[in-house]
Order: sequence, then C-alpha cells, then structure tokens
Amino acid sequence: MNHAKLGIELTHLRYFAVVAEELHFGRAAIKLGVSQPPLTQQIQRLEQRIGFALFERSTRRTALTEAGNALLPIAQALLADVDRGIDAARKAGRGESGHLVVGTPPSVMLAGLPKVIRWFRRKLPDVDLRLREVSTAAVIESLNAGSVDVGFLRCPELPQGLQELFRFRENVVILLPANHPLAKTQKLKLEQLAAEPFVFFPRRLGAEFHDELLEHCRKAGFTPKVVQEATQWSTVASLVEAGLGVSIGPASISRLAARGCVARVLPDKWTTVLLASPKQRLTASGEQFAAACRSQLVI
Amino acid sequence: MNHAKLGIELTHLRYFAVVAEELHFGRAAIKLGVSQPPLTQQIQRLEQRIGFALFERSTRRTALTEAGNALLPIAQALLADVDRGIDAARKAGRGESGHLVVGTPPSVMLAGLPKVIRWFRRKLPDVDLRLREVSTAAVIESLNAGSVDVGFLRCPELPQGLQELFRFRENVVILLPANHPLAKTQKLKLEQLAAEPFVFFPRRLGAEFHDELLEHCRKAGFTPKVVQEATQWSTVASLVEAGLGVSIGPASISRLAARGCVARVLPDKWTTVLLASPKQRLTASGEQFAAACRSQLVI
DNA sequence: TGAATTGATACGTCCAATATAATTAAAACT
DNA sequence: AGTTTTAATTATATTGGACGTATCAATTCA
Repeated sequence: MNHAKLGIELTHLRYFAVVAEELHFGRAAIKLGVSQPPLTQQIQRLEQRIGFALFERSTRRTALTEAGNALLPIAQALLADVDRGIDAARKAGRGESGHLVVGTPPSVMLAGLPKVIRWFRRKLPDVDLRLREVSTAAVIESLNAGSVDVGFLRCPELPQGLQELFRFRENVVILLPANHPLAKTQKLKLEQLAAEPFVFFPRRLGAEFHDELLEHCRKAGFTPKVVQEATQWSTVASLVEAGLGVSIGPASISRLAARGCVARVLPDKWTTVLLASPKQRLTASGEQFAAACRSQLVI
Repeated sequence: MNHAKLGIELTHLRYFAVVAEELHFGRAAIKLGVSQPPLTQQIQRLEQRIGFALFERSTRRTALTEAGNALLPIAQALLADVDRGIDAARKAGRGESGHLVVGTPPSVMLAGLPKVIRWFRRKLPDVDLRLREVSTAAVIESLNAGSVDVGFLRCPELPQGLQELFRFRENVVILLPANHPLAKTQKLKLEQLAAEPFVFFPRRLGAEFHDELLEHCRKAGFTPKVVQEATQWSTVASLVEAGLGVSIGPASISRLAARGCVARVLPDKWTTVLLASPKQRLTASGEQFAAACRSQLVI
C-alpha cells in the first residue's frame, strides 16, 4: 500500500490552493470562511505530511517554496477533477450519460420514433443511444435477456417479466391497390373486405400484434384469406400495389403507400404500442427515454 | 462557488473505491482497516452528498448503480493522481524536478564539469539543467540578479552577497611554444619566465583570477610583460603555439595545448574555483548540483 | 423452522478541526 | 528610540464527525 497519501485530504488541498492564490493567511481564511489559526494548522499538517514546507512565511511576506510552487497547479487540477468527477457521477445517476440500447419493431420507426430520438439526442447528447431494429418477439426476448434496455412492443398486453413505461395507440388502416373498385370509397368499413385476398406478415414476428389485427377482422365477421406473407411492411405495400391482395396495418405504414396503393383509415379501430423495460431493471437513461416518448409521442 | 464538492473528501473516495472493488462491505472494511459500520456510514454520507445511490445493496448482494459505475474509474484515477501529485511536490522539494541554471566560466568546462553534468542528468533526469557559459564577472552579476541559480567562480575569495557551496583547486600550468628553449625542461619554475613576453586574458573577464595569476608571478619576483590579450583559452594556446609569447593558466587548459604548444605544471601553485549561489537563495536543485560536484569533483 | 450471512442502526467514545484568546516578531510609523 | 500596526504562530477549550461495540433486520440455505 502506498503511504504517500496518509491523511492528506481534499480540505488540505483546498486550503493550500487558496493560500497559494492569496499569498496571505488572513485573507485566505476569510475567503475560506474559517478563522486563521486552523488554516495555519491545516497547512502545517499538510506540510508535515508531504515532508516539505510549502510556504516561506515571514510576518511581512508569504511566498511559495519550490515544493509549493510545484503543488499548486497539481492541487488546482485535482480539485477541478474532483468537481468534474462528481458531476459526471451525478449525470450518470440522472441518466444523462452512459449508453442505452433501444429495441423497436421497424414499423415504430415510421410512427414518430425518429422524432423522439432527435429530441433525446439533443437533450442528452452524452448518452450513447443504440437502436436495435427487430421484431416485437425479438424485442421481448432481448429485454428479458438484458441485452436491450427499453423496447417498443406491438401488442396490447404487457408480456411476463416486463414493466410498462408508456403506451400509445395508432389507428388501423387498410391498404388497397389504387385500381381496386373500393379505392374510390373514402369511408371504408373493414366488413367490405371480407372476401378479399390478404397480404400479411408472418405470425412469428409478433403473435400478439398479428392476433390483434386478425381480431379486428373477426369482429367484422370474417377471417382474412392470406394469399401471401411478407416480413417487411414496404414489401407488403409493394405486393398490394402489384394487385396480389389487400392488407391492414398500423396507420404509420400509410407513408409507405406509393402511387399504386391507397390507404384508408378505420377511425374506430386501434392498435397499441407499448414501451417496456425488464421489471425492476429500468436504467436512468431508459427512464429519460420514456420521458422523451411521453413528451414527444402525444397523440 | 461550486457546491458540488461540499464535504466530499478523499477518504470517501478511498472507501468507495474499495467497496466497489470488493462489492462486499465486510471484506472492504477489513481491507481498509476499519470496522464495517463506519464504512457503511461513510458510503451513505458520500451518496447523500453526491445525491445518488452508488450501490444497490441487499443482505445477499452488493452491486454498483449506474452512478457508482461511472464514479469508480473516476475515483480510482483521482486517488492515483493525488498520489502522483504529492510525489511530484516531494520531488520538487528535494530538487529532483524544475529547472536549474548553472553559470560557469568556459575554463571550468575543461575541468571536470561535463562529468558533473553527466552524473547530475542521470541522477536527476527531471531537472531541466541549463548552462550559461560566461565570464566569472558575468556569473557573479547573474547570481546577484537571480538569473542564475548556482555558478562557478574563478576566484579565491567569495564575493559579497554569495554563499559558497563547494570549492576545488587546480594547479597552475605554464604554456610554452614547443620550440621554446625551456620546453625541454620538465621541472620548470615560474621564475625562469621572468623575461618572457606573455599572452594573457583581459582583466575585465575576471579581475580576481587575473590578479591571482599575476600574484603568483609577483611572488616569483617579476611582473609579466603582456604583449597580447585573448578572451578565450583556446586562442591563448594558439597564440603561444604561434610563438607570440608564453602564458600561465589553470591546469585544465593543458588539454587545449596542441602539438606546437607544451604545458608544464607548477606543482606548488594553485588556483581556486568556487561554486556559489546567492546568499539564502539556494534552490533545492542547486543543492543537488552542489552535492553532485562534491561527489564528482574530488581532487 | 432454525442457523448463518450480511448490511443497517443505535449509541457511546475519542480525536481532529475549529474558534477565541494570547503571543511573538517584524516592519512602519512618530 | 519607542510606539503602533500587521501578520503569523502558539495555547486552550469546544464540538462535530468518524470510529468501535453491540444489536437488529432481512435474506438465504439447510
């Protein structure tokens, strides 16, 4: 163990720095808010522990010795470093630094997430935010494994072991080829699509969301005939445009509907997106991210 | 004034670092040589002052929080920096760092000074040693002005305002042209040169040394006839070699005597070299330099 | 359910930092 | 020269904070 430090405390360095700046024990004591004798004593103690005089004092003049002269910049730097270090720890405590892994299904990227990210990055520039764009099923798995801090889920119910941080709803839309007979109708009902062939995403990518959309159809009195599956919404839109069938999905996919494809909102039908973290393991920056969602994803 | 630091001391950081390394209060307390309750209390106090918990504790497990995780490397670095800083101040106090200006007349460079410098540089590599090669008169002036820390003087008596650190003696030698009739004699006496023309250095470069050499001649019963002056010993040697006259000087100039010039030692005649510093203003590295001279310039 | 482990709390003790007061010493005045 | 002023040190009492002993509370494991 190194004996160099025995008993030297930051107080000593603070006292020393002020005396060295003032070169006057009386003024330094006032500046430090203590009386002068203890200041003298602490400096003496510091000198004793370092083993060298730091000041040459006379009743008329106080000057730094060589050792003092060498110590002053060091002490000042150390004191500044301590302040910065404590601040850094506080920032970490507030979730304003470190790194944060956010998991999200691709479709949420179309539904305002970029706005949240932009806001978060500007507000907390020292957080290293990493995005993992995978299916809802994979997000749940990663949250439970701990490899993702917070994640978006396309499902109405919170899975086991997770805690909900935020939720928002999106309308359901229908995608139709532009040349489809129903494309001219502005106010469409889901029932009208009962006989249509459907393009859909595979259930394994998010069973709950898949079931949620199918449930809407079931309530409308039919089970959609899926003629084609696609794992990406842009592919779904392309297939609809190509005339393979119709589809339904969250409102945000409307933005993927090109010229040959129209989207029609179903005003009374909703899907839910959850922001979740592992239960009892919400990081401070994760909480900051949730706050960002709350402030930026107002419906 | 920054309130970040209020009350945080190195003890807290030391305690924190050990607990963070051990992740066990009991073992950390043993390692620190204190009992466990005060350790707990100090950590609590630190947490309170930082404003964030540093550990998540249960009776079964102790883990770092995000703030603690951020603080650990910072605290370790700070503690190491403090140790290094204190050591640096001690080094400065011992004269093992900083810079040192040594003044010397050129002739001392021929008399073992390079050896001293080499030794000093190896022993105290962190001292920035600078040499100022000027006349004895200029060394005295610079010492008094404070622009030189320690200096060599070619004079037998210590000038006003200086303190002696070390002294050594050199024999006096006679320089003769190789073809001079007396050059064949090995044991020469100063008296034999009474009638010779002399090459000499100007008195203003060092009155004391000049007078010291002249005093030797006076004691030998003559005053030398100076036919030519030269400010550098190498020029003196060249002029002697050219046959303009003879000269006397310190033994070290023998090394400058080329083929056409011979040097004869006067075993009973000496000159003195002093190492001096301004009175009461000897720096620690100056003292180290004096010590180097004492150990390396043994006669 | 009981024993063992581990961190937190309660409380008394002691030391170290502090404040007040007195002292010393040098410089600057009269 | 003698007095005053300035500035640091020494002396001494007080107190707050760090420490140790004893104990508690919660959890794990048998």
